[in-house]
Amino acid sequence: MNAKRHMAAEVYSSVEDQSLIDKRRKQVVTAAACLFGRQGYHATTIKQITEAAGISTGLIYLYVKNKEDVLFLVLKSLLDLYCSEIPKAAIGIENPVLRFCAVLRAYCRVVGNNMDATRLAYRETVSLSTPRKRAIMEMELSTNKLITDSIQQCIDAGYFRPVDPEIAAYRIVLLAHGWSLKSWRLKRLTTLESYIEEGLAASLNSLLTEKGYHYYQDSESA
Amino acid sequence: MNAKRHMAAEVYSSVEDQSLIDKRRKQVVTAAACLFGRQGYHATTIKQITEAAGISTGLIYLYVKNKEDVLFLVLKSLLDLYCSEIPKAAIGIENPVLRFCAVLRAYCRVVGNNMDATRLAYRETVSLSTPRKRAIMEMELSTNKLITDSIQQCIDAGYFRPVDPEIAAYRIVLLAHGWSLKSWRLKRLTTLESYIEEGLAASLNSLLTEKGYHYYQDSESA
Amino acid sequence: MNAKRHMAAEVYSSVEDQSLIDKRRKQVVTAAACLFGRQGYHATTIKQITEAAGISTGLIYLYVKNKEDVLFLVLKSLLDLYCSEIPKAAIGIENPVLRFCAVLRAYCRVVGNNMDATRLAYRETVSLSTPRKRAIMEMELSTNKLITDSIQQCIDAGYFRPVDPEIAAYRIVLLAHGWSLKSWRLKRLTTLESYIEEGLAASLNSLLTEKGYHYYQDSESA
Amino acid sequence: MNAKRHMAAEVYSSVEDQSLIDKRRKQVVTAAACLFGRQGYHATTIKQITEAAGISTGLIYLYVKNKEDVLFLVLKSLLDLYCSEIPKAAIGIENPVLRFCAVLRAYCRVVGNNMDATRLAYRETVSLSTPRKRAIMEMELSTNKLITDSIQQCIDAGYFRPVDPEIAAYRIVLLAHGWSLKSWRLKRLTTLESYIEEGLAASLNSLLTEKGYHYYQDSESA
DNA sequence: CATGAATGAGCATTCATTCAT
DNA sequence: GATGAATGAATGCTCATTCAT
Repeated sequence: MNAKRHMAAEVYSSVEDQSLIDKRRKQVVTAAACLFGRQGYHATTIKQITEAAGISTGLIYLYVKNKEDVLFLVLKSLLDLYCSEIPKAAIGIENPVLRFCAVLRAYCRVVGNNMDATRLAYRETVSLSTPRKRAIMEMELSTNKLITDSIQQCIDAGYFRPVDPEIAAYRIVLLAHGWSLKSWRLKRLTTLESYIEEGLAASLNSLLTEKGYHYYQDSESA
Repeated sequence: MNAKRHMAAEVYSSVEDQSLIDKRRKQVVTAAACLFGRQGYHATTIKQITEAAGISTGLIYLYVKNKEDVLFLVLKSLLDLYCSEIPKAAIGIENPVLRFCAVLRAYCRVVGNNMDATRLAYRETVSLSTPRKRAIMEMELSTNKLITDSIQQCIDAGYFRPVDPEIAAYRIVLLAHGWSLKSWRLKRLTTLESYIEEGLAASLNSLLTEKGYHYYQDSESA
Repeated sequence: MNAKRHMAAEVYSSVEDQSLIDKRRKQVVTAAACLFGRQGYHATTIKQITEAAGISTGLIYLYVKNKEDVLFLVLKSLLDLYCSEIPKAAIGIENPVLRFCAVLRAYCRVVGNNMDATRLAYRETVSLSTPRKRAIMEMELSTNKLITDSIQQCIDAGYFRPVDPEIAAYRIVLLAHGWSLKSWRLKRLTTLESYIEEGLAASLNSLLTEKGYHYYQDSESA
Repeated sequence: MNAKRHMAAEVYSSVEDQSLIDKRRKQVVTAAACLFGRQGYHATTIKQITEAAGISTGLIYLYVKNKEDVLFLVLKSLLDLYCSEIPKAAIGIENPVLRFCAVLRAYCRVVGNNMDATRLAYRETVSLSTPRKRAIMEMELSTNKLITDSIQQCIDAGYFRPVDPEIAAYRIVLLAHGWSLKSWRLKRLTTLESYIEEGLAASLNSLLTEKGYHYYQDSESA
């Protein structure tokens, strides 16, 4: 990651006090995420955002350069959530297969708890400028890496077949995102938890080696 | 499907001659699909569409009520493609498991050949009015039914485990759409065809019964 | 004058019909010249201009790219006036000294009849973009050339002392513009015509050679 | 000059300490003169001024009522300069013609050393409110009076022809301002000093009487 | 049917000014 | 006296839609 790209991920504010910046941006992001989710980015006006955030029209521009900046912050906040939630879920789990299960479940639950934002990411990334789009993609890759790494460890230990770990990770990502993208229908057919478990089962089914299968059976029953 | 919903799928035109309507709308949809795909719906202006379609600004309003109608027609044209391509691919295949394979491959290939439109469907459905959104959802359901039915037949024949066929169908839909949604990364890791085959293998893996497995092995080698 | 600079003098319009462009722009320039003159460029809004021009807010943007374009057109229209009026005044006058007198008088009268626009040129050229500023300066230079050439001819004929003709021309330009720049005071002290004649006398006084002096005396009394 | 007009020249401050007022205003005027000169009055923001002056945004409003006040102070500071510089240049010169020369040169040099501010005066006086505009005009008149008086003395002594001294003074003012208004071109053709001397020669040429001419010749050679 | 000039509501953004601290 | 975050009115510009020709 070079300096230029790194800069694309920064959002400038003319205000000095960092805690104030954090507070205001949180207000703005919360309000905007809700509005963008319901109406889309373009159909949402700055005025609606500031009203919902409880600040005046002009103030938002002390904390954000653009309307686009607001979108970026909203998308970034979701990706930040993955980065904090998934490691937390994996803490203390030594068994690599069980850790994979924990990671998969954690990822799906972040999606399940932030369905609006997840859909938003699919819809509106196109509305970002190229550097910002790249920054989001890079953050997505590092989020995916949390899954990829877990898969790699299972492969290294001989529990998973030697598949391409990144493609396998994408299958899981799509499983998770699928819940939010198609929730209008899926939530009538099943629940998130059973959707996760079925997806997990299918994943393991196609990933586990003979050795891994027995190892998993044993650890499950433990 | 009640009358009201059905009407939502109609696009009014003040022009009488149906063949002229078809011709003009084709011009418009082709131009708009390309522009929407590249720039997004909101960033594309009616003027750009009419220019690209080779007609005058005002003329489009003889064939379409508003800009939203154009979006609707574009999305509809993609769904129509599934409805024509998938049955074509299944023609003459009696073996239900092989038909399932054909359907899955056909679905994925439609996506692969229309990645812009597929992404567009994810992005811009939110920009439709509620009735139009519902109409699109219903069309999506009938598209999915092509897969669901194929799965059901495999289940009925004892080749697939008795899973919920619609959820299973969604997993395939997501597999297919995943290719277009994440193509920016996936196409660097693999090709569409091997992506399909791996996905197909994983699907069969978690769907086939013992009986189905042998049946499939035999028919494959045939 | 290279191609780039020349382009800076063009104002783009999306409308094809040139006579319509001319008509609309005339409306706009007339209205804007008046408003800019009274309130200044920045204090005048596009809405005020379009209202005064009797057109709708949006229409102006079919004939002009920017608010800056409007200013440019206003300034250009004044310079065009010099280019049409001054040659007209010199037509048929063979005697170079008398032609100089005619040119000087014509220049001053254009200023006198367009005092608002003249003041505007001094005030608001700064508000133009650099290329546009350059274009205006170049047009000003070719306007000045009408005077410079006339002076040069008098010098060549031995009637004027061999001064730098461009500096001499600037003295006349400043004399003329002075009337509009300081009219708030000058018009209380004298009239335009006697201001011109006094200025002309002073100019001749410092320009004429002995030979030129007699030549002028003779031609005057003729 | 009535009381009302006189008040227009006052700038209110809520601060008591006069020396502090002077200090702060000097900071502000220096910063603003530079910014106004480069970018124009409207394109310059209060924030830029306060930043350049090294004070906080709000503080300026303790020393000035509004942005217009700042412009007024800047323009006033230039006129104050004339009032201090010109008398200084005339000190000790008894010969009225030579004093006229000194005054003219001093006036031109003030312009030459403050070209930005001079241009600013032409550009932005329109941005002042009517009473302020009047106040500036009045100050300009008293500045001009320094020249007018000098001319009058020459006339009284029989050295200058009995012209209207104010109109003659304006010709000199325009000569001087012309240098700054057209410096973009003039400085390529000549230098300030030779521009002054030529202008002075032309002025004397049209002002001196026979008697004055000899008087001037003698005093020059002295 | 077709054209494209005309309309005007709507939006992002700026910035002079205020005021709580 | 000094700070700088907060306010909100104001403005240039866009673009979906209309309608006279």
